[in-house]
Amino acid sequence: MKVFERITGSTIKEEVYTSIKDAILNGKLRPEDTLVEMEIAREMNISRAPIREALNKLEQEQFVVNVPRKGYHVAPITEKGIKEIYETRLLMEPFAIRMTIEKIQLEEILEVEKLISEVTNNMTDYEKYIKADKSLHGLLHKHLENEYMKSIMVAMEEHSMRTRYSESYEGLNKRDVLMIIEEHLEIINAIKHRNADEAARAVYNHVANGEKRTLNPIISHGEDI
Amino acid sequence: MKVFERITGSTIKEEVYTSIKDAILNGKLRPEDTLVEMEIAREMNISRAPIREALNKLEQEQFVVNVPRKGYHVAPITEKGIKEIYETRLLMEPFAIRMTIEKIQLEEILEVEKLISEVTNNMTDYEKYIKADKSLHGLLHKHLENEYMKSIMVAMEEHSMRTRYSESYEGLNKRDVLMIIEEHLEIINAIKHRNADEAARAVYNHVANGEKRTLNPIISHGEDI
DNA sequence: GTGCTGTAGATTGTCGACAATGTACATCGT
DNA sequence: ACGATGTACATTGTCGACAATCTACAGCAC
Repeated sequence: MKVFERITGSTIKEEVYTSIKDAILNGKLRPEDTLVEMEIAREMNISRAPIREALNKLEQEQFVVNVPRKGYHVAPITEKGIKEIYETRLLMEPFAIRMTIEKIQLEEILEVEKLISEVTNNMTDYEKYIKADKSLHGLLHKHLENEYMKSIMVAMEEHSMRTRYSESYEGLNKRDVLMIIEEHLEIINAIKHRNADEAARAVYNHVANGEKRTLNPIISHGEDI
Repeated sequence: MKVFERITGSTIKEEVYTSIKDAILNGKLRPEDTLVEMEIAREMNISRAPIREALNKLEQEQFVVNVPRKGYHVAPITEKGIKEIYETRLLMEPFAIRMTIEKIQLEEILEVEKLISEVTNNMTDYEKYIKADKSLHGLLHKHLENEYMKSIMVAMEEHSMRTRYSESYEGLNKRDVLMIIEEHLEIINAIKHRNADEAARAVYNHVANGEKRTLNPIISHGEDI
């Protein structure tokens, strides 16, 4: 029997990739922040090679922008970009829930309901809200057998999350939270009753409202953030 | 025979990227072929660095597969992979034509019609067929303002094209070509009449039949190619 | 003051070399 | 014959250094 197993797959480039991506997603790195290879290299005590590979991957995923021979910077958040992601989500997510509604297990539904009720009890706990939100949206694609579509959906979730985080609290008031909880419950109920039409409608409605909630605080100011 | 040719780009890594991708798309590189960094480096007279970056990008786009510390190989073509792409296309392409049908210019339509008629006149010219096919499918998304969705659609086209090329002629007989031309004309006519419902239906039908045409010669053999 | 030019500094692009790791096969013991 | 073990060899992963390029700004002409 094997006793010593390598902690495998863990190349430095993956560490760097995850590290930078997390920083971008949770807002430690703001849009338009510049990323200098040597600075990151010094900070992590490694050479530039794995950093370049990580940045390349992040560029592909559109989390950073690279101007050849000039440098990398965190991708800006624009109204156009947000609208494009949401339009695509509006197309895919209702489709995804239709495809998988019969596969969702009752215990998964109950778990999400529990998380949502925790948010209801304490609406100022942003972390709990994020957790419930992630849990619900995970449900929408976790049973999707189409890996290609799933990876697109996950990427879009991440982009939407970044946008949400980047305005953070201010953009999300108590009325919004109440509204979101209501929308989540609509989706959950439709799933529970295995009503595909209603679930698709509720998901569409939730994503559409999410777009409004995201755009409102932005377009009141102006273009980029 | 030389496989990789240098194609001018602003950076070497882009040349390499385009070069390898072309080789994969047009079938010079077959599924499961292994890609050794040094071999490519020698053939192109450059170092491994830009090659690694190009391979990274191709990995992200799922044209090559990387097993850490083992190596790169051209992504296999599987029935599952084909079905995933086509399912996603079935969702997106009808949507895309609905969004853009009013923006397509008459001269663009006529250009495509001309290319199609050339295929009708000489159905053994595979290059002409590819040209007409690309031209028509380009029409389906070229006016899409949603760049995010467009890039997904282009990527899917490329994957479908690779599949088509990889079986090449054999899979495509005269009856198929006649059928494809018929489907193309249905789409073109619907666009000409600015009939969105009919265009969406015709596009859906064409993609669905494309999937069948692609899968038939494959599943008759077995799994991978 | 304004605009051009050139030079220094900073940053990415590319390179060759070494380290870490995986593979294939010969060798050995049974 | 068969499996375990060791040992070259091939290939990727990482590194530090140099080249190419861009930016900012000082110096100059007008």
